[in-house]
Amino acid sequence: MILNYPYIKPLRYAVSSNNMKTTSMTLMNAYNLLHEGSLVFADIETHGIRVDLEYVDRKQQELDKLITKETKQLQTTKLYRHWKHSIGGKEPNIYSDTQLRVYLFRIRKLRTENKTNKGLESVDKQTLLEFDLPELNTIIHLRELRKLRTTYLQNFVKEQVDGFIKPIFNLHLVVTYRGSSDSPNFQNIPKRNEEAFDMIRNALFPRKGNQLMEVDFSGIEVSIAACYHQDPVMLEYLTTPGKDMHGDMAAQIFCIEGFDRNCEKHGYLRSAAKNGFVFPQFYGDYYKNNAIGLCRWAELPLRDKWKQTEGVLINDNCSVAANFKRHGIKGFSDFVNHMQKIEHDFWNNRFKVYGAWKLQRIREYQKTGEFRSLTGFKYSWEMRKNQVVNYPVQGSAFHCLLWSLIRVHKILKKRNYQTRIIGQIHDSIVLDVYPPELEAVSKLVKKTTTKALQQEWDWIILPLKVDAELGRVDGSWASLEKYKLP
DNA sequence: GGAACTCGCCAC
DNA sequence: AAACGTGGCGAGTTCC
Repeated sequence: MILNYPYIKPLRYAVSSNNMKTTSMTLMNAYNLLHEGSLVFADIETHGIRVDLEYVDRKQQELDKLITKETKQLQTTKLYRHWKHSIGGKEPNIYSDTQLRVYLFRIRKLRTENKTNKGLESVDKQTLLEFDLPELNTIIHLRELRKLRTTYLQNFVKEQVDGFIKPIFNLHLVVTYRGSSDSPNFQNIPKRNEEAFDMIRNALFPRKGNQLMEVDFSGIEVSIAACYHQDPVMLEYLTTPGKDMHGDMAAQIFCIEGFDRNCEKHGYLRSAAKNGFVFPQFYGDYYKNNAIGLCRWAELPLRDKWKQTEGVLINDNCSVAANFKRHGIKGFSDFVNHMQKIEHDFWNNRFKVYGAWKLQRIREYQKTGEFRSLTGFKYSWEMRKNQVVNYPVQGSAFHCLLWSLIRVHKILKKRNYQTRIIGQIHDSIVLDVYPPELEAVSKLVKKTTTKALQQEWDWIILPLKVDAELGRVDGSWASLEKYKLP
Protein backbone atom coordinates (compact mmCIF):
# COMPACT_ATOMS: atom_id res chain seq x y z
CA MET A 1 0.00 0.00 0.00
CA ILE A 2 1.30 3.40 -0.91
CA LEU A 3 0.58 6.12 1.61
CA ASN A 4 0.53 9.79 0.91
CA TYR A 5 2.79 11.32 3.49
CA PRO A 6 2.83 15.03 4.14
CA TYR A 7 5.77 17.02 2.93
CA ILE A 8 8.84 16.32 5.02
CA LYS A 9 11.13 19.15 5.80
CA PRO A 10 14.78 18.35 5.39
CA LEU A 11 16.70 17.74 8.64
CA ARG A 12 16.06 21.05 10.31
CA TYR A 13 13.78 21.16 13.28
CA ALA A 14 14.48 24.33 15.14
CA VAL A 15 15.94 27.63 14.17
CA SER A 16 18.28 29.37 16.54
CA SER A 17 17.77 33.06 16.87
CA ASN A 18 20.57 35.32 17.88
CA ASN A 19 19.00 36.59 21.09
CA MET A 20 19.40 33.15 22.71
CA LYS A 21 15.66 32.64 22.89
CA THR A 22 14.88 28.97 22.51
CA THR A 23 12.65 28.13 19.59
CA SER A 24 10.04 25.65 20.67
CA MET A 25 9.60 22.58 18.59
CA THR A 26 6.22 21.67 17.17
CA LEU A 27 4.22 18.51 16.64
CA MET A 28 5.25 18.70 13.01
CA ASN A 29 8.91 18.58 14.05
CA ALA A 30 8.09 15.57 16.19
CA TYR A 31 6.24 13.89 13.32
CA ASN A 32 9.09 14.50 10.90
CA LEU A 33 11.59 13.02 13.30
CA LEU A 34 9.64 9.78 13.58
CA HIS A 35 8.90 9.71 9.86
CA GLU A 36 12.51 10.10 8.86
CA GLY A 37 13.50 7.75 11.64
CA SER A 38 11.19 5.07 10.27
CA LEU A 39 12.67 5.35 6.80
CA VAL A 40 16.22 5.19 8.13
CA PHE A 41 15.40 2.27 10.44
CA ALA A 42 13.98 0.43 7.43
CA ASP A 43 17.41 0.76 5.80
CA ILE A 44 19.25 -0.24 8.93
CA GLU A 45 17.08 -3.32 9.37
CA THR A 46 18.36 -4.64 6.05
CA HIS A 47 21.95 -4.62 7.35
CA GLY A 48 21.82 -6.87 10.37
CA ILE A 49 24.64 -8.35 12.38
CA ARG A 50 26.58 -11.50 11.50
CA VAL A 51 26.15 -14.48 13.77
CA ASP A 52 28.64 -17.32 14.02
CA LEU A 53 26.30 -20.29 13.73
CA GLU A 54 28.96 -22.89 14.40
CA TYR A 55 29.88 -21.12 17.61
CA VAL A 56 26.25 -20.83 18.64
CA ASP A 57 25.72 -24.52 18.00
CA ARG A 58 28.81 -25.40 20.04
CA LYS A 59 27.78 -23.14 22.91
CA GLN A 60 24.27 -24.56 22.92
CA GLN A 61 25.69 -28.06 23.27
CA GLU A 62 28.03 -26.92 26.05
CA LEU A 63 25.13 -25.27 27.81
CA ASP A 64 22.99 -28.38 27.45
CA LYS A 65 25.74 -30.47 29.00
CA LEU A 66 26.21 -28.04 31.86
CA ILE A 67 22.46 -27.77 32.45
CA THR A 68 22.12 -31.55 32.47
CA LYS A 69 25.03 -31.91 34.85
CA GLU A 70 23.78 -29.32 37.31
CA THR A 71 20.23 -30.63 37.08
CA LYS A 72 21.35 -34.17 37.85
CA GLN A 73 23.41 -32.92 40.75
CA LEU A 74 20.41 -30.97 42.05
CA GLN A 75 18.26 -34.10 41.82
CA THR A 76 20.47 -35.87 44.35
CA THR A 77 19.89 -33.22 47.01
CA LYS A 78 17.65 -33.51 50.01
CA LEU A 79 15.68 -30.43 49.02
CA TYR A 80 14.87 -31.83 45.58
CA ARG A 81 13.85 -35.25 46.94
CA HIS A 82 11.68 -33.61 49.57
CA TRP A 83 10.10 -31.41 46.91
CA LYS A 84 9.46 -34.45 44.69
CA HIS A 85 7.97 -36.38 47.60
CA SER A 86 5.68 -33.45 48.43
CA ILE A 87 4.01 -33.64 45.01
CA GLY A 88 3.43 -37.38 45.14
CA GLY A 89 6.66 -38.54 43.53
CA LYS A 90 6.31 -36.64 40.24
CA GLU A 91 9.43 -34.88 38.96
CA PRO A 92 9.25 -31.21 39.97
CA ASN A 93 9.71 -28.64 37.22
CA ILE A 94 12.51 -26.59 38.71
CA TYR A 95 11.72 -23.75 36.30
CA SER A 96 8.11 -23.46 37.41
CA ASP A 97 7.63 -20.47 39.71
CA THR A 98 4.24 -21.86 40.72
CA GLN A 99 5.63 -25.19 41.85
CA LEU A 100 8.61 -23.61 43.57
CA ARG A 101 6.33 -21.15 45.39
CA VAL A 102 4.14 -23.95 46.72
CA TYR A 103 7.12 -25.96 47.85
CA LEU A 104 9.01 -23.12 49.57
CA PHE A 105 6.11 -21.33 51.19
CA ARG A 106 3.45 -24.01 51.74
CA ILE A 107 5.51 -27.17 52.31
CA ARG A 108 8.73 -25.75 53.75
CA LYS A 109 6.87 -22.85 55.39
CA LEU A 110 9.62 -20.37 54.57
CA ARG A 111 8.69 -16.70 54.81
CA THR A 112 9.49 -13.62 52.76
CA GLU A 113 8.34 -10.03 52.64
CA ASN A 114 9.07 -9.94 48.90
CA LYS A 115 5.87 -10.05 46.90
CA THR A 116 5.01 -10.23 43.20
CA ASN A 117 2.77 -7.62 41.56
CA LYS A 118 -0.19 -9.83 42.31
CA GLY A 119 0.78 -10.13 45.96
CA LEU A 120 2.09 -13.70 45.85
CA GLU A 121 5.35 -14.60 47.55
CA SER A 122 8.15 -13.82 45.16
CA VAL A 123 10.54 -16.50 43.93
CA ASP A 124 12.91 -14.18 42.12
CA LYS A 125 16.68 -14.30 42.40
CA GLN A 126 16.98 -11.88 45.27
CA THR A 127 14.39 -13.72 47.36
CA LEU A 128 15.99 -17.10 46.74
CA LEU A 129 19.43 -15.71 47.63
CA GLU A 130 18.13 -14.52 50.98
CA PHE A 131 17.26 -18.09 52.00
CA ASP A 132 20.92 -18.98 51.52
CA LEU A 133 20.27 -22.61 50.54
CA PRO A 134 22.81 -24.16 48.14
CA GLU A 135 20.07 -25.92 46.18
CA LEU A 136 18.34 -22.62 45.49
CA ASN A 137 21.61 -21.12 44.31
CA THR A 138 21.82 -23.99 41.83
CA ILE A 139 18.29 -23.22 40.64
CA ILE A 140 19.26 -19.56 40.18
CA HIS A 141 22.25 -20.60 38.09
CA LEU A 142 20.18 -23.02 36.03
CA ARG A 143 17.65 -20.26 35.33
CA GLU A 144 20.48 -18.03 34.12
CA LEU A 145 21.88 -20.73 31.86
CA ARG A 146 18.48 -21.44 30.41
CA LYS A 147 17.87 -17.77 29.77
CA LEU A 148 21.08 -17.60 27.73
CA ARG A 149 20.17 -20.76 25.88
CA THR A 150 16.62 -19.80 24.93
CA THR A 151 16.32 -16.01 24.82
CA TYR A 152 19.62 -15.50 23.07
CA LEU A 153 21.35 -18.44 21.38
CA GLN A 154 18.24 -20.35 20.34
CA ASN A 155 16.53 -17.19 19.19
CA PHE A 156 19.55 -16.11 17.12
CA VAL A 157 19.37 -19.38 15.21
CA LYS A 158 15.65 -19.04 14.74
CA GLU A 159 15.86 -15.45 13.52
CA GLN A 160 19.00 -15.61 11.37
CA VAL A 161 18.90 -15.50 7.59
CA ASP A 162 22.08 -16.57 5.79
CA GLY A 163 24.08 -16.03 8.94
CA PHE A 164 22.73 -12.58 9.77
CA ILE A 165 20.19 -11.60 12.38
CA LYS A 166 18.17 -8.59 11.42
CA PRO A 167 16.59 -6.99 14.46
CA ILE A 168 13.54 -4.78 13.97
CA PHE A 169 13.61 -1.23 15.37
CA ASN A 170 10.27 0.31 16.26
CA LEU A 171 9.29 3.91 16.86
CA HIS A 172 5.59 3.41 17.51
CA LEU A 173 5.44 1.22 20.61
CA VAL A 174 6.89 3.04 23.59
CA VAL A 175 4.73 5.36 25.65
CA THR A 176 7.61 7.81 26.23
CA TYR A 177 8.37 8.03 22.47
CA ARG A 178 11.52 6.03 22.85
CA GLY A 179 12.27 3.20 20.40
CA SER A 180 12.16 -0.53 20.93
CA SER A 181 13.54 -3.59 19.16
CA ASP A 182 12.45 -7.16 18.51
CA SER A 183 13.01 -10.31 16.46
CA PRO A 184 15.47 -10.53 18.12
CA ASN A 185 15.65 -7.68 20.57
CA PHE A 186 18.94 -5.92 19.86
CA GLN A 187 18.61 -3.84 23.01
CA ASN A 188 18.96 -6.45 25.74
CA ILE A 189 22.09 -8.38 24.83
CA PRO A 190 23.87 -9.28 28.13
CA LYS A 191 26.48 -6.77 29.24
CA ARG A 192 26.94 -6.70 33.02
CA ASN A 193 27.31 -10.40 33.78
CA GLU A 194 30.71 -11.49 32.54
CA GLU A 195 29.81 -15.12 31.83
CA ALA A 196 26.75 -14.04 29.86
CA PHE A 197 28.59 -11.19 28.15
CA ASP A 198 31.28 -13.51 26.80
CA MET A 199 28.97 -16.29 25.76
CA ILE A 200 26.45 -14.16 23.86
CA ARG A 201 28.53 -11.32 22.45
CA ASN A 202 31.12 -13.72 21.11
CA ALA A 203 28.42 -15.01 18.78
CA LEU A 204 27.99 -11.65 17.05
CA PHE A 205 30.31 -10.19 14.42
CA PRO A 206 30.59 -7.44 11.80
CA ARG A 207 30.66 -8.32 8.13
CA LYS A 208 33.94 -10.01 7.09
CA GLY A 209 36.92 -7.67 7.18
CA ASN A 210 35.08 -5.02 9.22
CA GLN A 211 35.01 -3.97 12.85
CA LEU A 212 32.20 -3.08 15.22
CA MET A 213 32.01 0.35 16.79
CA GLU A 214 29.64 1.51 19.49
CA VAL A 215 29.15 5.17 20.35
CA ASP A 216 27.06 6.18 23.32
CA PHE A 217 26.01 9.47 24.84
CA SER A 218 27.36 9.57 28.37
CA GLY A 219 24.79 10.35 31.03
CA ILE A 220 22.39 11.75 28.49
CA GLU A 221 19.23 11.49 30.59
CA VAL A 222 20.82 13.58 33.32
CA SER A 223 21.94 16.16 30.77
CA ILE A 224 18.57 16.29 29.05
CA ALA A 225 16.81 16.61 32.40
CA ALA A 226 19.10 19.59 33.01
CA CYS A 227 17.92 21.14 29.73
CA TYR A 228 14.40 21.01 31.14
CA HIS A 229 14.91 22.20 34.72
CA GLN A 230 18.09 24.27 34.13
CA ASP A 231 19.12 23.89 37.76
CA PRO A 232 22.31 25.96 38.12
CA VAL A 233 23.86 23.57 40.62
CA MET A 234 23.26 20.61 38.33
CA LEU A 235 24.59 22.53 35.34
CA GLU A 236 27.70 23.32 37.36
CA TYR A 237 28.16 19.65 38.18
CA LEU A 238 27.73 18.66 34.55
CA THR A 239 29.99 21.27 33.01
CA THR A 240 32.82 21.67 35.52
CA PRO A 241 35.66 19.17 35.18
CA GLY A 242 36.44 17.59 38.53
CA LYS A 243 33.02 18.30 40.04
CA ASP A 244 31.48 14.98 40.99
CA MET A 245 27.83 14.70 42.00
CA HIS A 246 27.98 10.99 42.82
CA GLY A 247 31.14 11.43 44.85
CA ASP A 248 29.57 14.28 46.82
CA MET A 249 26.49 12.16 47.49
CA ALA A 250 28.64 9.22 48.57
CA ALA A 251 30.48 11.44 51.03
CA GLN A 252 27.18 12.72 52.42
CA ILE A 253 25.46 9.32 52.60
CA PHE A 254 28.38 7.44 54.11
CA CYS A 255 29.69 10.34 56.27
CA ILE A 256 33.13 10.45 54.69
CA GLU A 257 35.50 13.36 55.20
CA GLY A 258 38.16 13.69 52.54
CA PHE A 259 36.32 11.67 49.93
CA ASP A 260 38.62 10.48 47.11
CA ARG A 261 36.93 8.90 44.10
CA ASN A 262 40.23 7.41 42.96
CA CYS A 263 40.61 5.42 46.16
CA GLU A 264 39.25 1.95 45.48
CA LYS A 265 36.92 1.67 48.48
CA HIS A 266 35.61 5.20 47.97
CA GLY A 267 34.97 4.26 44.36
CA TYR A 268 32.64 1.50 45.56
CA LEU A 269 30.84 3.92 47.85
CA ARG A 270 30.49 6.30 44.93
CA SER A 271 28.82 3.71 42.71
CA ALA A 272 26.57 2.69 45.61
CA ALA A 273 25.48 6.32 46.00
CA LYS A 274 24.95 6.61 42.25
CA ASN A 275 22.95 3.40 41.79
CA GLY A 276 21.37 3.24 45.25
CA PHE A 277 20.36 6.85 45.72
CA VAL A 278 20.90 9.35 42.90
CA PHE A 279 19.41 7.44 39.95
CA PRO A 280 16.54 5.90 41.92
CA GLN A 281 15.71 9.41 43.17
CA PHE A 282 15.70 10.73 39.60
CA TYR A 283 13.22 7.99 38.70
CA GLY A 284 11.03 8.91 41.66
CA ASP A 285 12.09 6.51 44.38
CA TYR A 286 12.17 7.62 48.03
CA TYR A 287 14.49 7.50 51.00
CA LYS A 288 13.20 4.36 52.69
CA ASN A 289 13.68 2.17 49.64
CA ASN A 290 17.09 3.78 49.17
CA ALA A 291 17.98 2.94 52.77
CA ILE A 292 16.94 -0.69 52.35
CA GLY A 293 18.84 -1.02 49.09
CA LEU A 294 21.95 0.62 50.47
CA CYS A 295 21.90 -1.61 53.56
CA ARG A 296 21.63 -4.65 51.33
CA TRP A 297 24.56 -3.38 49.30
CA ALA A 298 26.64 -2.58 52.41
CA GLU A 299 25.78 -5.92 54.01
CA LEU A 300 24.10 -4.23 56.96
CA PRO A 301 21.11 -5.97 58.58
CA LEU A 302 17.74 -4.18 58.68
CA ARG A 303 17.92 -4.19 62.47
CA ASP A 304 18.16 -1.33 64.92
CA LYS A 305 21.52 -1.91 66.61
CA TRP A 306 24.45 -2.57 64.33
CA LYS A 307 27.66 -4.15 65.60
CA GLN A 308 30.90 -2.21 65.05
CA THR A 309 32.19 -4.96 62.80
CA GLU A 310 29.14 -5.17 60.55
CA GLY A 311 29.04 -4.00 56.96
CA VAL A 312 31.63 -3.61 54.23
CA LEU A 313 34.90 -1.85 54.97
CA ILE A 314 35.21 1.79 54.01
CA ASN A 315 38.96 1.67 54.55
CA ASP A 316 41.45 -0.88 55.77
CA ASN A 317 40.33 -0.83 59.38
CA CYS A 318 36.88 0.71 59.58
CA SER A 319 33.54 -0.89 58.75
CA VAL A 320 30.65 1.15 57.42
CA ALA A 321 28.73 0.47 60.68
CA ALA A 322 31.59 1.71 62.86
CA ASN A 323 31.83 4.87 60.79
CA PHE A 324 28.07 5.44 60.99
CA LYS A 325 28.19 5.00 64.76
CA ARG A 326 30.73 7.80 65.05
CA HIS A 327 28.12 10.00 63.35
CA GLY A 328 25.25 8.93 65.59
CA ILE A 329 23.74 6.37 63.20
CA LYS A 330 23.46 3.28 65.36
CA GLY A 331 21.19 1.08 63.29
CA PHE A 332 18.61 0.80 60.55
CA SER A 333 16.00 3.28 61.78
CA ASP A 334 18.69 5.91 62.39
CA PHE A 335 19.89 5.27 58.85
CA VAL A 336 16.39 5.70 57.43
CA ASN A 337 16.16 9.08 59.18
CA HIS A 338 19.59 9.96 57.84
CA MET A 339 18.49 9.12 54.30
CA GLN A 340 15.28 11.11 54.74
CA LYS A 341 17.32 14.19 55.65
CA ILE A 342 19.59 13.63 52.66
CA GLU A 343 16.61 13.30 50.35
CA HIS A 344 15.17 16.55 51.70
CA ASP A 345 18.49 18.29 51.27
CA PHE A 346 18.86 16.86 47.77
CA TRP A 347 15.63 18.33 46.42
CA ASN A 348 15.25 21.43 48.59
CA ASN A 349 18.80 22.70 48.93
CA ARG A 350 21.29 21.06 46.60
CA PHE A 351 19.02 20.84 43.54
CA LYS A 352 16.23 23.15 44.62
CA VAL A 353 15.53 24.46 41.12
CA TYR A 354 15.24 20.88 39.85
CA GLY A 355 12.93 20.05 42.76
CA ALA A 356 10.74 23.06 42.09
CA TRP A 357 10.66 22.22 38.37
CA LYS A 358 9.30 18.76 39.16
CA LEU A 359 6.48 20.20 41.24
CA GLN A 360 5.74 22.80 38.59
CA ARG A 361 5.54 20.17 35.81
CA ILE A 362 3.18 18.08 37.89
CA ARG A 363 0.98 21.10 38.73
CA GLU A 364 0.79 22.11 35.09
CA TYR A 365 -0.11 18.59 34.01
CA GLN A 366 -2.81 18.37 36.67
CA LYS A 367 -4.28 21.63 35.39
CA THR A 368 -4.17 20.95 31.65
CA GLY A 369 -3.97 17.17 31.39
CA GLU A 370 -1.08 17.35 28.96
CA PHE A 371 2.43 18.61 28.33
CA ARG A 372 4.97 18.90 25.53
CA SER A 373 8.52 17.69 25.30
CA LEU A 374 11.41 19.85 24.14
CA THR A 375 11.42 17.74 20.97
CA GLY A 376 7.81 18.73 20.21
CA PHE A 377 5.97 15.60 21.33
CA LYS A 378 2.65 15.81 23.15
CA TYR A 379 1.89 13.66 26.18
CA SER A 380 -1.82 13.81 26.88
CA TRP A 381 -3.06 10.79 28.75
CA GLU A 382 -3.28 9.61 32.34
CA MET A 383 0.07 9.55 34.06
CA ARG A 384 1.38 9.21 37.57
CA LYS A 385 3.53 11.99 38.98
CA ASN A 386 6.82 10.21 38.38
CA GLN A 387 5.83 9.53 34.81
CA VAL A 388 5.03 13.20 34.18
CA VAL A 389 8.59 14.01 35.19
CA ASN A 390 10.34 11.05 33.59
CA TYR A 391 8.60 10.60 30.24
CA PRO A 392 9.70 13.79 28.50
CA VAL A 393 13.27 13.32 29.68
CA GLN A 394 13.47 9.71 28.55
CA GLY A 395 11.83 10.57 25.23
CA SER A 396 13.94 13.63 24.45
CA ALA A 397 17.17 11.84 25.38
CA PHE A 398 16.33 9.14 22.86
CA HIS A 399 15.43 11.77 20.26
CA CYS A 400 18.97 13.15 20.51
CA LEU A 401 20.24 9.72 19.58
CA LEU A 402 17.64 9.32 16.84
CA TRP A 403 18.39 12.67 15.23
CA SER A 404 22.12 11.86 15.25
CA LEU A 405 21.53 8.41 13.84
CA ILE A 406 19.39 9.74 10.99
CA ARG A 407 22.02 12.26 10.05
CA VAL A 408 24.95 9.87 10.25
CA HIS A 409 23.06 7.31 8.18
CA LYS A 410 22.18 9.83 5.48
CA ILE A 411 25.74 11.08 5.21
CA LEU A 412 27.17 7.55 5.08
CA LYS A 413 24.76 6.82 2.28
CA LYS A 414 25.41 10.04 0.40
CA ARG A 415 29.15 9.43 0.50
CA ASN A 416 28.67 5.86 -0.70
CA TYR A 417 30.51 4.54 2.32
CA GLN A 418 30.61 0.83 3.02
CA THR A 419 30.26 1.46 6.75
CA ARG A 420 26.75 0.72 8.02
CA ILE A 421 24.76 1.57 11.11
CA ILE A 422 23.38 -1.76 12.28
CA GLY A 423 21.51 -0.88 15.43
CA GLN A 424 20.59 1.45 18.23
CA ILE A 425 20.31 0.94 21.98
CA HIS A 426 18.43 3.99 23.35
CA ASP A 427 21.52 6.15 23.83
CA SER A 428 24.01 4.42 21.58
CA ILE A 429 24.62 3.61 17.92
CA VAL A 430 26.28 0.40 16.76
CA LEU A 431 28.17 0.52 13.48
CA ASP A 432 29.74 -2.08 11.26
CA VAL A 433 32.82 -0.15 10.13
CA TYR A 434 34.82 -0.68 6.97
CA PRO A 435 38.37 -0.11 8.30
CA PRO A 436 39.59 2.32 5.59
CA GLU A 437 36.66 4.54 6.60
CA LEU A 438 37.29 4.33 10.36
CA GLU A 439 38.84 7.76 10.73
CA ALA A 440 36.26 9.56 8.63
CA VAL A 441 33.35 7.75 10.26
CA SER A 442 34.70 8.52 13.71
CA LYS A 443 34.91 12.20 12.87
CA LEU A 444 31.45 12.18 11.36
CA VAL A 445 29.86 10.54 14.39
CA LYS A 446 31.69 12.76 16.84
CA LYS A 447 30.83 15.94 14.99
CA THR A 448 27.20 14.97 14.56
CA THR A 449 26.59 14.00 18.18
CA THR A 450 28.57 16.74 19.89
CA LYS A 451 28.27 19.66 17.46
CA ALA A 452 25.62 19.37 14.76
CA LEU A 453 22.92 18.18 17.14
CA GLN A 454 23.41 21.10 19.47
CA GLN A 455 23.43 23.54 16.57
CA GLU A 456 20.15 22.09 15.39
CA TRP A 457 18.35 22.06 18.74
CA ASP A 458 19.04 25.22 20.64
CA TRP A 459 17.29 23.96 23.76
CA ILE A 460 20.32 21.77 24.37
CA ILE A 461 22.04 24.17 26.75
CA LEU A 462 25.09 22.11 27.67
CA PRO A 463 27.56 20.12 25.62
CA LEU A 464 26.67 16.46 25.20
CA LYS A 465 29.51 13.99 25.51
CA VAL A 466 30.00 10.66 23.79
CA ASP A 467 32.12 7.63 24.57
CA ALA A 468 33.16 5.13 21.93
CA GLU A 469 34.29 1.54 21.83
CA LEU A 470 35.88 -0.25 18.92
CA GLY A 471 36.24 -3.93 18.11
CA ARG A 472 39.09 -5.63 16.32
CA VAL A 473 38.89 -6.31 12.60
CA ASP A 474 36.75 -9.47 12.37
CA GLY A 475 36.42 -9.29 16.17
CA SER A 476 33.19 -10.16 17.92
CA TRP A 477 30.93 -7.82 19.89
CA ALA A 478 32.84 -9.01 22.96
CA SER A 479 36.12 -7.63 21.60
CA LEU A 480 35.24 -3.96 21.99
CA GLU A 481 37.64 -1.70 23.82
CA LYS A 482 37.64 1.97 24.72
CA TYR A 483 38.34 4.09 21.67
CA LYS A 484 39.08 7.78 21.53
CA LEU A 485 37.17 9.48 18.77
CA PRO A 486 39.41 11.89 16.84
C1' DG B 1 -4.83 -26.24 21.14
C1' DG B 2 -4.25 -21.48 21.41
C1' DA B 3 -4.93 -16.80 23.71
C1' DA B 4 -4.09 -14.20 27.69
C1' DC B 5 -1.96 -13.64 31.72
C1' DT B 6 1.97 -13.71 35.18
C1' DC B 7 6.61 -13.84 36.41
C1' DG B 8 11.39 -13.34 36.02
C1' DC B 9 15.24 -11.26 33.78
C1' DC B 10 17.95 -9.11 30.03
C1' DA B 11 18.92 -4.02 28.39
C1' DC B 12 18.88 1.42 28.97
C1' DA C 1 0.16 10.95 51.06
C1' DA C 2 2.82 7.98 48.44
C1' DA C 3 6.69 6.10 46.96
C1' DC C 4 11.63 3.04 40.79
C1' DG C 5 11.01 5.15 34.62
C1' DT C 6 10.85 2.25 29.60
C1' DG C 7 10.79 -2.03 26.83
C1' DG C 8 10.97 -7.65 24.72
C1' DC C 9 10.75 -12.33 25.38
C1' DG C 10 10.54 -17.22 27.11
C1' DA C 11 8.27 -20.30 30.03
C1' DG C 12 4.65 -21.81 32.94
C1' DT C 13 -0.07 -21.52 33.97
C1' DT C 14 -4.90 -20.71 33.37
C1' DC C 15 -8.87 -20.18 30.76
C1' DC C 16 -11.88 -20.98 26.92
